[in-house]
Amino acid sequence: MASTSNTSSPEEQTHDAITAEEITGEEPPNSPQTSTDPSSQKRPNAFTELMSSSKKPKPTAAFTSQSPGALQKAKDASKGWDPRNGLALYIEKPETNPEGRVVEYDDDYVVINDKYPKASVHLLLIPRKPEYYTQHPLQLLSTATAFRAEVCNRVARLKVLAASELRRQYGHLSVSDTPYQEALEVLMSSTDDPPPPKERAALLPPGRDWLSDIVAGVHTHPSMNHLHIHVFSREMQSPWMKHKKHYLSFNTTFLVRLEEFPLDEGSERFHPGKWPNWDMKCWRCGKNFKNKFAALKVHLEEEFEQWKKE
Amino acid sequence: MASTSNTSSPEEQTHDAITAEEITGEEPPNSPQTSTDPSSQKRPNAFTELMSSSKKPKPTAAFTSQSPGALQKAKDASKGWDPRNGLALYIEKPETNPEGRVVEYDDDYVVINDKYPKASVHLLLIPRKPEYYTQHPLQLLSTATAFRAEVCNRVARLKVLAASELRRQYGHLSVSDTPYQEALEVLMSSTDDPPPPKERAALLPPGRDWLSDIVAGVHTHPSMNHLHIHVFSREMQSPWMKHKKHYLSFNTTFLVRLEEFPLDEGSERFHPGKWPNWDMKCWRCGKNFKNKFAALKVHLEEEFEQWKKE
DNA sequence: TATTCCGATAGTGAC
DNA sequence: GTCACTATCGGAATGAG
Repeated sequence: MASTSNTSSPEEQTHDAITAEEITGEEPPNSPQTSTDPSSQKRPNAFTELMSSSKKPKPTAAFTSQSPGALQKAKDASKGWDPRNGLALYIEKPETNPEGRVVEYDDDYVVINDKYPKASVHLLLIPRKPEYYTQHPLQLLSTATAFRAEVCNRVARLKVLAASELRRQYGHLSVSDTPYQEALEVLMSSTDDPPPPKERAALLPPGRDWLSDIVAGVHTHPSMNHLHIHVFSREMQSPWMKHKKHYLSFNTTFLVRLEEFPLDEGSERFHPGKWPNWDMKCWRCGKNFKNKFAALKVHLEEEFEQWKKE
Repeated sequence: MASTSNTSSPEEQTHDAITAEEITGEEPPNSPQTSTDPSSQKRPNAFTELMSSSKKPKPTAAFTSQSPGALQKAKDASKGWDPRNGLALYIEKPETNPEGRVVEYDDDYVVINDKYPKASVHLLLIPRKPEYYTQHPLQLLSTATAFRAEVCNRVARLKVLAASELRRQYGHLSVSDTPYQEALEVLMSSTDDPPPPKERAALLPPGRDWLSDIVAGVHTHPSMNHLHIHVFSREMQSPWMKHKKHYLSFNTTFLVRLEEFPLDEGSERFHPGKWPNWDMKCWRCGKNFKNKFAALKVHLEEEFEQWKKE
């Protein structure tokens, strides 16, 4: 079955949203015992199921660039390797599914799982055309109407995908999702040929609104050179959520949400000033942790335990 | 022989200047392989030899204070234990030779090896009378003429003692000390009854001027509550020399040398301002290390190697 | 400016 | 605002019975 295979042939434009360590052996910096249910790791995830449906973007002919090795050598020779260009790999050769992180791609966009996710779900939508990915995200999203519309369309679908992944990870612990979970159990076990994921929604009660905890937006001053849109869950539970700036960059106005565009031409949002010095406040209860990141981390785990059970 | 014994009976007012770990098992925070010659650890040191001579201060009758336990409990009850009062122990019961650190004492003063020495030799001269030890060192040394004179007399002798200890530790590596070292070798091996330390100086060539690298002074804002005068060697080689403020406090005008007293009444020396932000400069070559303590430490070891060979 | 522990802050280098 | 490493800087508690 396609949903459990892990092919990376050029003919396939979608990939299982597998974790990095399954391919590369890379591991999170800290043991993530408290962040995820180990039993959920073995099930097919939401990316797998939704992306194998019929609504996915269509692939094109094989991408005809130089070999990655040649490109890499050229960059190294000219100015040395620059970690801020790390996203180029996915733009140039998505069909090779680098590091097993590609969720889907077509001629114009690639979607990946963030290499250092700051939440349980953390996707990046990356335009593949230089006319887009070389631009500053606030500028481009405020002025290029067609680009913005296309991004909004794709993000709308990715948010549903991300919400579905949240349900896969935590649905069994959620009180408000119980109607959905129980109906799903019945639906999947009542026949030898259960309906595909896309047809299930119409057959099931709504359950919890996971979509309300998915956010999409861009950083005012991205560190990575290629324009990218973050789609992530709000709970901020990840072993890669390690620094104050990590938290602030996703939980302050330093993040411009997609629905805030277009910005006014002279908007102050373009110049957040000393944002790394801003206080850290809990995304859920609003408690101010000032600059105490370690205390915030402890608190976020407590909020996470409550949030899952909602 | 007294010079190699380690008695702490009330009748004795001097003690071998043994290292702390010989008594308490305490060890330096980092392995001190590079700071001292292991072979020198087994020989009697300069404190032992000089303090067993006839010029030492005379002891008095047993010190009649409350028991240390009673004093300790009183402090604990009133305001809790305070590490800034750590020197009280030596003032109150020097005859018990606490932690093996007492070099000498009498009714009025006690001399100890600093518990956390910042150099190869680091003594503290501590007055035992509350009328002195409760005062601010800059104020008292600038105004109490008799006290200052007494301190200067004692420090003059302690500097000779410290210089002798430097010679014991590093003399065998010193080019300019060769005449002394060779003559000493001859003197000590030519007879079965070598002269006592105090008589040797007249029989030997001067050799290296170790005294020129011994400094005495007080901190402008001491952390320890009981007034104390530092007598130390300049090379700053010690596993307890670990922080910028350690270095600055012994190598800037934050240290007021004994010969600088009395200070003028309105002297700026009383208010060094933001001294912990001052640059660190090598005591020997003057090189400015700004705030790079780790780099300074490496450099100090290099200077140390050269300095020993002078 | 006592130490020690922990953590926040800052600079660098990286393919 | 990429990470990872080192080191600097900053506050709080501190022993012993």
